[in-house]
Amino acid sequence: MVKELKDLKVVYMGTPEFAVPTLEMLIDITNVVGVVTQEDKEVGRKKVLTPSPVKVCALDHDIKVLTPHRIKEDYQDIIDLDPDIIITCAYGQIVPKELLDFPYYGCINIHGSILPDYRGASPIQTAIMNGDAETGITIMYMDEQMDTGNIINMDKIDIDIKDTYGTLSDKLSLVGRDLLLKTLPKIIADDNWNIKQDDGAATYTKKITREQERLDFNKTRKEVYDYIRALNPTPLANILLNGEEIKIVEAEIGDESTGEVGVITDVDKKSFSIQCLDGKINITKIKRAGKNIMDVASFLNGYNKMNLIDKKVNVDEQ
RNA sequence: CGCGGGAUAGAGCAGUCUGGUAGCUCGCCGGGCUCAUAACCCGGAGGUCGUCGGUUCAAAUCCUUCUCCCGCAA
Repeated sequence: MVKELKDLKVVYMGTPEFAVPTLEMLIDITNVVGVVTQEDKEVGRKKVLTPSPVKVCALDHDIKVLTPHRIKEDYQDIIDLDPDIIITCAYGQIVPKELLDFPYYGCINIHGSILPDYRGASPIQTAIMNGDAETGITIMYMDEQMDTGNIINMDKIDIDIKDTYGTLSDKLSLVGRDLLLKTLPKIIADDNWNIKQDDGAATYTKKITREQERLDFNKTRKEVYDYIRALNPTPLANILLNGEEIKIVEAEIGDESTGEVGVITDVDKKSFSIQCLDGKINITKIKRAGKNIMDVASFLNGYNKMNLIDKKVNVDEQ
């Protein structure tokens, strides 16, 4: 049952911006018969019903969009599309066995890590948080568990010291697209790696919780720095300063030093420094509640410096 | 009507309670000092105080309409 790619009936399942480049590529070279994404959700204070980026892209290309509330039960419409292959990329729900078994070429997933490392919800953030030098994209067959299926293909990229979750996600998004473009013919030809993962070597990631957004200065400068960029541009790491929660947008690794951890040691024109385990982290861009993102130079123009120097951060009731 | 903060010069803020010619820090322009500077000194430009209406002799300030921005929650 070998087909031309342009005849391949694809159902694509994905939700965020990360999944959009791959969808566009598929629309270009295959026959995308349907897109499955998460329901429109109320966003912001006004509760404006907002469609997912993938849905917007699909509608732009006049492709049928399905948004099952619970795909575990509500999958018949997808089977009715009679896909030859289902491709998922950051969809957001577990795909039921009935769907996994249906397409002739199976169900494949694009995952933002080098499996079996970082299975789960936040592989990109975790790679940065851990200070890794490289990460990548894995394309694999899906099975009933999370990110455990056989590996089809893989590509690696370096993580730049300045990469944030945002920039790295953008890069990986394109890597995933390009890798799938190369790999798709091999899937059709049934000539790919198809190798089993080493489950014993697997590591797992979870969604980042609200509590995890508070910076812990009882770590090295590098660890704090990695943490800040792993949470940028969303949800952003934060500190408690004089009773006010301030989000940390950007920072630089400062000089080696010793002193009480969590204390603001220096304030200059463009940054203020907080003592970490082995030195200082220089905060250069922040966001206050109710305000837009501003660089610290601006922040310092309006903030009383006496309320910064020698103050300890992350302590209640100042 | 989920809770809350905000809108004042290019930026960040104060002033609003207690109405009386709009201020601070920075940036910008010009000049000076210096081997030199993001340092220092002198001078200058730049604001319909988010919008509509009201009260008042007088409104950034008090009352009212609307718009926009943001934090939390979802």
